[in-house]
Amino acid sequence: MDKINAFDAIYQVVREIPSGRVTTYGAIAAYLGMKGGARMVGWAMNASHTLADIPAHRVVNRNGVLTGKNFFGGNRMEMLLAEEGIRVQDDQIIHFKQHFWDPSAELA
DNA sequence: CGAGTGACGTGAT
DNA sequence: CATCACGCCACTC
Repeated sequence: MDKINAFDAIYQVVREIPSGRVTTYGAIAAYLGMKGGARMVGWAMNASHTLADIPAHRVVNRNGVLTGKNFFGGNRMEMLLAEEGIRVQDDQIIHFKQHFWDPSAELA
């Protein structure tokens, strides 16, 4: 069926994240209407980890903290962000608000 | 079938 | 302002 599952939507949004920009689980959840299901977004990211072309490293919690960096297999997440010009310190993105990319505002 | 867990978020103390 | 506790949705034991 052509029904777009919430999962596909999540992957779609994550793929649309421009380089040097980051978003939050809650932002994606809210964009999909799952405001209270931020956890599910993270769970979807976990599944995306088995897929390809899913820059989940650009998705962080609302605090700008690399909560799932451990799932990337070490500091790969921090490295990727650094390559995009995003400064990370103590597993936290500096000027996170400045790099924040809101799908509801930019993608919508 | 019921309880517990999880890459989170918001509210209350 | 910082910390604790609860709630959401889906999945696993």
